[in-house]
Amino acid sequence: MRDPDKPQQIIEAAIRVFARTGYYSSRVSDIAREAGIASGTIYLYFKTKEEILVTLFREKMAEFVAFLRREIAEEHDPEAKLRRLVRLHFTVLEQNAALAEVVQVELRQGHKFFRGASAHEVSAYFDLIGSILEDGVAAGRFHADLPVKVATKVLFGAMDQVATSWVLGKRGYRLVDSADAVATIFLKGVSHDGV
Amino acid sequence: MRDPDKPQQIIEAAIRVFARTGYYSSRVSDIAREAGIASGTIYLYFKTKEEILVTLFREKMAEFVAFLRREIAEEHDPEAKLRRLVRLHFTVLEQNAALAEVVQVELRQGHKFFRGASAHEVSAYFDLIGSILEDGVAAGRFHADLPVKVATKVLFGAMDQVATSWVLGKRGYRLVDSADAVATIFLKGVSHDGV
DNA sequence: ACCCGTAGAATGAACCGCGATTCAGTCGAG
DNA sequence: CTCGACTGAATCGCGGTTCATTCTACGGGT
Repeated sequence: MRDPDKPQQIIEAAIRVFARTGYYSSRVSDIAREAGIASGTIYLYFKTKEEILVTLFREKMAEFVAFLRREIAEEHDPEAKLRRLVRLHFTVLEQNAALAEVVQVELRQGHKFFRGASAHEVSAYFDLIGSILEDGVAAGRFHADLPVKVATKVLFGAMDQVATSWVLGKRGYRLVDSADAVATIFLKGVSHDGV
Repeated sequence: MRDPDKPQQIIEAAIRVFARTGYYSSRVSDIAREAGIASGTIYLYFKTKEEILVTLFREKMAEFVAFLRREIAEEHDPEAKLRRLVRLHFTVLEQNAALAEVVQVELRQGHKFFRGASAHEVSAYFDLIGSILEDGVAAGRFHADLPVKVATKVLFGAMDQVATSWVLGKRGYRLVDSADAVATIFLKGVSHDGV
């Protein structure tokens, strides 16, 4: 009887191993050891090493976006939604150090990720941000000719870089402490003058 | 007599090959073929494959920052400096498609780059942005308690993400057309209210 | 001008380590 | 006993790196 949550255990092990060593320098056997199983067993659940990475990203990213979407629905005005989004983005990464390492650093090997495999999950996140911005424009809270697509990338890129710096540094400070600064700069940037 | 610009030819070839195939999927022999030399020759100039990548990044990044620094010195107020910086950042990437691909997509394998080898060159860029922001604060053009470090990352991240999206997309539009939007959002974000 | 010797640049086939993947055998539950 | 999950040693292809060999440019001797 196949253990139904073995794939999950493998993924969690892979996160820790990739975080420690990086995708290309990790052996499949390392993941196996970390998961407490034999290397061959992995191939009962995943066709290739790459599939582990793709699956892990898909899953975690989808989960992340779903979580944000749920939380954000509780806020009503667009500014509050964005502030909450930024704060949660940082909080989640901060509380999952290994995952953060993988997402921020290892997943950037473009050909496989942002392009291709996980484009769908990433764009779901972009859609989430984009729709908040559109609501804000419609509600007259943000500048009427805000280029929403560019602004979406600006916010995502800003959060992403702040997070990456935090991961690459010694993590010698609390990531979430930067949340307000990032949100404030962005909100001032997209809001009507003098608001 | 060693050809003194053979290393340069190898680097230019490597940029094209890495852009096409990605670092890990490129053979050293592919770079050799692209450069019109034998694979062994590469080892007369570079100790390992990785050294090619590190050198290429170091060199191009240093060149890039030096260029920006020079251009920006021509502007006098901080806002104009930042607008020019954003515009040039995009222009350079747009005019060097292969280089853009490598820098935006391939170089993100953190263990080797942002961390380690090229940290110095990257932080030179951060310093450039940071010092413009500080000047702006000192001159009273930007918000007095602007968290300069965070703001630096916000701007860099924003440009970076807009550029990455452009590279990953089909490049079906002009990257530089987003420059004003990015600069405007950021400047409004860091400036005094009602300016 | 021509030849030849030499240094060192270039070559590319072969080597070799690595690690993803396989699969013949073991184990344990029902 | 049977079935299928699990094991992990052996396989196998890949590609970075090496190095014995070839080529080239130059200079000095005739």
